[in-house]
Amino acid sequence: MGQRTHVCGELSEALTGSSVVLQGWVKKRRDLGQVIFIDLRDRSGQVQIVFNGEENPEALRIAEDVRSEYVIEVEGTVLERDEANVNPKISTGRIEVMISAIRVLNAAKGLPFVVEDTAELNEDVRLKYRYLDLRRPAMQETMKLRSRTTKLIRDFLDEQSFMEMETPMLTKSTPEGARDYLVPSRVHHGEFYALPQSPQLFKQLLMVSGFERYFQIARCFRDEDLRADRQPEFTQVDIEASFMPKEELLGMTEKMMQKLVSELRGVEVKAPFKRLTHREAMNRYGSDKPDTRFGMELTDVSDIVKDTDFKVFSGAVKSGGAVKGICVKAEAPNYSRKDLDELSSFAAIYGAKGLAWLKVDEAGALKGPIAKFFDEDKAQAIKDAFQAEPQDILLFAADKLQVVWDVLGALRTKFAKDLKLVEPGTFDFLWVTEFPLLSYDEEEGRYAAEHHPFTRPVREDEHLLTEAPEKVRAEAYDLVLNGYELGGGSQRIFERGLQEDMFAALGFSKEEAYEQFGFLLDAFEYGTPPHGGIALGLDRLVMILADRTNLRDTIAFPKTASAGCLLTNAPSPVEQAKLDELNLSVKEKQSAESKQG
RNA sequence: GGUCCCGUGGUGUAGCGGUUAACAUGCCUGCCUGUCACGCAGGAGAUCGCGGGUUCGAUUCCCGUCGGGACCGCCA
Repeated sequence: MGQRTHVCGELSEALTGSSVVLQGWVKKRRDLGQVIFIDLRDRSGQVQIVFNGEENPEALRIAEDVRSEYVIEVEGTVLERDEANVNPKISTGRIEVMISAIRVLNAAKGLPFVVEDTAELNEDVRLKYRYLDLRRPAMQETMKLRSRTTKLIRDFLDEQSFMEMETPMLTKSTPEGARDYLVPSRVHHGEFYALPQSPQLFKQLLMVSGFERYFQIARCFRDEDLRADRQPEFTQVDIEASFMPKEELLGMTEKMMQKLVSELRGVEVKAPFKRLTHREAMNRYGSDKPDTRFGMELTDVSDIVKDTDFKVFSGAVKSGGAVKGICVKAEAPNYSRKDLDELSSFAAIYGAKGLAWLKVDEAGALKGPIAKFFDEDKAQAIKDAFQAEPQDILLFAADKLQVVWDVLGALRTKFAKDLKLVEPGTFDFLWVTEFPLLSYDEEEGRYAAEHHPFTRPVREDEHLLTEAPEKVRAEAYDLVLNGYELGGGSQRIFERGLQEDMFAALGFSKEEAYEQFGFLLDAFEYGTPPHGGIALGLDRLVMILADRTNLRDTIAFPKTASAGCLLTNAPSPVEQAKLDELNLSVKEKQSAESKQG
């Protein structure tokens, strides 16, 4: 003993009669007195091992004291089970191992929960004992899936002549984008590194350096508030290529996605993927990451309702907004007046002042509190616009365009979830293109980059950069999968002049631009190839491939919604001496009152 | 920064202005030679997250706080 000869999952009838040594965890012990069964588990799977008091009383005696999750080593003989004793539920169910010797390698005290998928656990318990949570089969499977995903990606990109390269984690804080995680410098008094929000600048510089095709499975950090699909540190498949036109890059990305979905889920997805312009995505789905696995597209009825007596509708159109709606097919009998009225509070989350609704009754007539505002012609026009049929529900948002999009976009996904409109196991990829290059930031009083400041404008829009910045379309593309933003990329600016124009449009003075990004501007003057790239969210990709809805389930050691780690209790205060060494002092927490003052 | 939900034996839940705080599972002890969600019998295990208030009395109602979750803002 001391060296295992096999792993549990590989045992089969083919090994009948063989002597084996196994090491693993006690999943479950069933003690029948003179015979004890143990389900022994290792990473490969599980197998039933048997202790028999007649054949080997000494081993049985030790097995009596074994408990769940003990790590043991056993030696025994593989036996085929009698037909009556076969367990079809496990892959090794046709055999068992009759044990001649057992050694306890490490005992286990009572666990906070059973290591099984059936255990329903609260998130805080799982995260505190993450090392045990990760023992559970579903988590083991997800981590294996993640490992296979990165392996496939590495192999694919390697075949495409991409080089895997690393970029710094201690880097420079930049003004655009998310909040940085800062790292104080001990050597440079009062100065800080920032952890990278992405390797953006470095990968572009690698293009200047002539590596032509780079990739990295890169950790990125953003100090912003979290969501179910957002963690403060996450992993991107970061790709950049020179001399590769946009179409070639998109096509290659599609191939990679096809391969992943095919190999990991056995599903063949069609390429080329659908494409929507940003404008079209917003108009049809109210989202720049639309889930197109179901219909319920937005319908614009502004023209029909603009001169009706219903002031909410006519007023919205007059003040430059819009009235749009969605049609929920055949659900009228299942939603009471109260149910529909309550959707207003859902709409309010997205800034709507209310949510209007109509039902189409059996006879095809519009019913509901606002039906009286529409004469026969208008009612017919509304029904025609939605192609509404009896028993359909029509829901309307009337507001500024952005609010209308947000409300109806959110309602679409809510109904899809509530009514289970989406068939599980489908992979709906699409590209969203022609994003605006810039958007006006009301708070900051300036334009901000929609993607990032290095994104190329569409050539025929370049001249608008100074006169009408909001009209400039970007040479950018987002990859959307099942309503999640999987990633995004762009063709980059590689000329100093254009990059300077871009910084100017963002409100940087020449000096500020040079202070922040001088190294990039300089680099562009030493022979820079045209280049572009894409970054894909690995955690989200794995999440969708694993049929999960929570990013934490795809990360071995994730953070809570408040960016803490319940396992290590990070973040935590540090000793004064460490602060002193870094020349840092911590301010007292402001009380609510002194904040107001 | 904001809104909402949750916090009760190890775990997951139920519950209620006055209870012996319930159920399942896990755990412990005993019995059992074919179990595989083993079975049977017995047992231990809960300051009802923390602080304050209302009340004769609070696990229950209110406020605050801490922790977890979802979402809005935010996230180029």
